[in-house]
Amino acid sequence: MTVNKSDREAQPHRQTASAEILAIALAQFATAGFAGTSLQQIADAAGYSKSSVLYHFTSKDALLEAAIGPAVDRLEHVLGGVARLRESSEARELFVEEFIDFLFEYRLEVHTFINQGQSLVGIPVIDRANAVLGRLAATFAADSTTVEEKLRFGVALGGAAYELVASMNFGDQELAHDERRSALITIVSELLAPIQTRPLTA
Amino acid sequence: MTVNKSDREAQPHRQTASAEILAIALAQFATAGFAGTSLQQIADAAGYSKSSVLYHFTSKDALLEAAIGPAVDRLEHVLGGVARLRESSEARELFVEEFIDFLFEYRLEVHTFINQGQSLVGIPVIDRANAVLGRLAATFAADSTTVEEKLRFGVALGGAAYELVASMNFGDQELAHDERRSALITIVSELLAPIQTRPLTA
DNA sequence: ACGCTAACTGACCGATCGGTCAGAACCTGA
DNA sequence: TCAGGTTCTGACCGATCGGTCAGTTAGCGT
Repeated sequence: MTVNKSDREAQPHRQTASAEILAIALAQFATAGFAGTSLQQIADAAGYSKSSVLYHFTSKDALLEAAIGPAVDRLEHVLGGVARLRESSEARELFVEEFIDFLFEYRLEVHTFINQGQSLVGIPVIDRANAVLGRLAATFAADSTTVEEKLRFGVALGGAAYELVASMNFGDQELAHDERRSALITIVSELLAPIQTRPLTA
Repeated sequence: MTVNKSDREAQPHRQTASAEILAIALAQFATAGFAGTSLQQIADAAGYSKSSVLYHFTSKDALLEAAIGPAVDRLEHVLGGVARLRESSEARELFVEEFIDFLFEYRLEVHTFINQGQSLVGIPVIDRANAVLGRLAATFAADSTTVEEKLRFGVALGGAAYELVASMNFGDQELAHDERRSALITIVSELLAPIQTRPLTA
């Protein structure tokens, strides 16, 4: 009997090889670090040979690019809405929600380039991520006169990213998604509140 | 003429070889990651041979132990005062200050075991660090009924740690230490405020 | 049945990894 | 001056790194 193509797609956890390898690689990069993850480890975890991994992705760098590239794209898009921060408190609330949702959707990717962005400079996709983060930080720090206001953004970003990935090993367990989402929105909104309050000045 | 021992100590940036290597290794571990830093890199940066590094420190693991061990010790000590959190608001303020000062003093060490604690399990000093962080988190989450309260601690810890090390690459520059310290104290206190308010129950 | 192409693999490459070891270089007290 | 200890190093080890390549396997249109 011939096996039609839908047979592959029918199996939920047996996607295309590329997607499979990519997902595993991303998880490894986020937890063990890019430098700390070998192609052999990824291949073993995915059930393929190292050669297969390099067949689907030209190089280890290309694998990283494919893994976090979409997240950087999305972040660039989210950044477009940052101007709304100073408009109204409703618009600001909307931006924070959008940002938190972004963090949830790309938690592994964000954790990867947040915590390894400094050591991986030179890899194009990382440089792109650093540039976006820099612009984001600059927007917040733009006309913040006090140190505190500048720090608030950093704490919110680093804190949220850390909480989404690194913390869950201290008995946190996997809490309900919705509950975590709304709690994070509350916390981050509270953190950024003093920045939003002040009207836009030269 | 014979050179007495004080001659060595007299030169400020030419401390003992061990201390020199240790400082450079720590900086590399924090920024490039433990796995991403080779003994050769450390040796080159310190101006010694790889063999010399391994003469002063038995192994790469031992180098990590020596680098972040003291910080873990100090954190264990700081943890002793966590009980004061619920006593009075003055005592709580004192604890937060002590904690922030700890973060400042051991910023590189903390950043290392916060962000790489998961990937380096098995190395004794890392396991120790994870255990302490787990106890710290458990103390905060102990009788917190809401998800939000549990998240607040994680955001504060991860946020402060991130801000102290990773952020300063986006034009943050090196702001005045005192200013950063008091700003962080304000922010972290604000973050943890809702937890402290509730009296000790159960 | 055939040939084409995509998917996949083992063997192999030079470079680098962490680590060992014998010895060179150096300082110091006798 | 010389023995003894500390500090430091180059040569070397097996293992693993990222990456190349020739070749095998399998599915599909004709």
